[in-house]
Amino acid sequence: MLDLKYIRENTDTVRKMLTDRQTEADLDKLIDLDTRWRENVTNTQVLRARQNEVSQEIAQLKKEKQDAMETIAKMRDLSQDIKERTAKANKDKVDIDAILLTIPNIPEASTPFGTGEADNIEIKTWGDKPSFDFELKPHWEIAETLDIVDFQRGAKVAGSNFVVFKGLGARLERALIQFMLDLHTTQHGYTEISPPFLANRPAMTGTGQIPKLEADMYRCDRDEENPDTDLFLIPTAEVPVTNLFAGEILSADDLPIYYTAYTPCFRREAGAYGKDTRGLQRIHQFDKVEMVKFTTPETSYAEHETLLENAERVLQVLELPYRVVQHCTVELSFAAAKCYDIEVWAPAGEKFLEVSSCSNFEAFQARRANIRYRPEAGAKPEFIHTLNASGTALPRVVIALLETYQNPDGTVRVPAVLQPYMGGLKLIGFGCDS
RNA sequence: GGUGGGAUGGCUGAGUGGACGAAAGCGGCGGUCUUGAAAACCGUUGUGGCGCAAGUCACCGUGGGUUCGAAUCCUACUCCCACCGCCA
Repeated sequence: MLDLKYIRENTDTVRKMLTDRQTEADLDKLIDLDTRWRENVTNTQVLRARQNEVSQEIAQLKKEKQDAMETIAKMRDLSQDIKERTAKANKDKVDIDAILLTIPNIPEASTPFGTGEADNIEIKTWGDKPSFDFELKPHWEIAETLDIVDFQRGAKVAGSNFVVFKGLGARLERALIQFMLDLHTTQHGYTEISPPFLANRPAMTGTGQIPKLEADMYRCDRDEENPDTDLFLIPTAEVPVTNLFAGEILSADDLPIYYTAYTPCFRREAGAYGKDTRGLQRIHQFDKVEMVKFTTPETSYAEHETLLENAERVLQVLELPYRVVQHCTVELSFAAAKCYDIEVWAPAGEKFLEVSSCSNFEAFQARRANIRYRPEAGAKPEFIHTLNASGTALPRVVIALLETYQNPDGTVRVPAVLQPYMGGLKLIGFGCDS
């Protein structure tokens, strides 16, 4: 979230941001509440000071064995008054915080203004789109023919848009996970994390999924009395990994911290029904390797660029052409200040598919999750900056692999870098399931 | 699932309703001493809110309550530890 003080002093900037993002938030109410709250706090404080003072006097009287009944009686009204004012202030503060949680991050200066996907800016392209001298099959057809993905039975056990990877399909998933984790840990300096696949409400709020995207998540273990103990299936490893340091004060020597994690991701895709539902493009459960960085404010934008490089490297090594686009204002996700998408080329569908979102959240998540660091010993704690990028989401990489490396006979070549992870296998053919 | 114990500053750990934002120790920082370091000694050292500031207020797991006054009493909850049962 944004700093309340910042909003107070830069209300116009915040208002413009909301317009640019085409988002609604109750900014006027926030300002009103804030004004009232501060006035109330200031007044109550004076009364409290008086109360503390007299309490000392009472203690003194008692110590001297004098009668304090009269003084105590006088304090009763004051005490009640303070209680009522405090209750009102607390209520306003709760309302203020609730609104604060709905205000998105301010886009970083380089973010282009835009009103739709078309206004995203293509930053670069890598690799040449391959050409073929035979008719390409879409990935779902290849997968079904090779019997490596079962689209029907996934729906039977869980529901539509759940899939089952089978035989070499399952092996391919495992190989990709292993390959990506190895790449990031041995080449890019990340520490591997295997986090919980469920996260509670405060964690979901910390990274910004709640309140805005609550309906997009699977919730289990609901407890009306204790909402903080509600558990959600994670929509991304970003949630448990970023929240690892929630409420902590790190030392400057600890930073930057680079973590990478494989997790399945669960998304209800509420409101996305009927959109790209064929095949592996939009499924409710998918595998992903994520990278998360914790940095100082000074270095976060340099770290953002290397983070992007680390994610790009996955596709480069797999020799899959891609492009990088920068989000425009309206496409930028709630918590992000700046975001690049990496989109892999899917030749059969002749389109680019998003396989990684590479975001700098600046202090937005850190402020929500209260993650701070001490710039130097004895200095005041400051919020750190958090960043993350998929490195990468698997199903769409599988789409690109199947479509790019398909042969006319329906078999699929295994990219060189994955062969060691596939037991030396060079070709996904028919009738071999290991 | 059952029983018992616990939650206090960066860490360990005291704390009888008014002396407690909190003992003591460790650690950190600054200094004295030293060619340098160690040791020793001295000093200093939590977080946040409101306020231009002086200052002031809050915070002892979280939320309620009792009281003129709560780290301390009551209550609900959360988490942690130990043992028993069950289980991958």
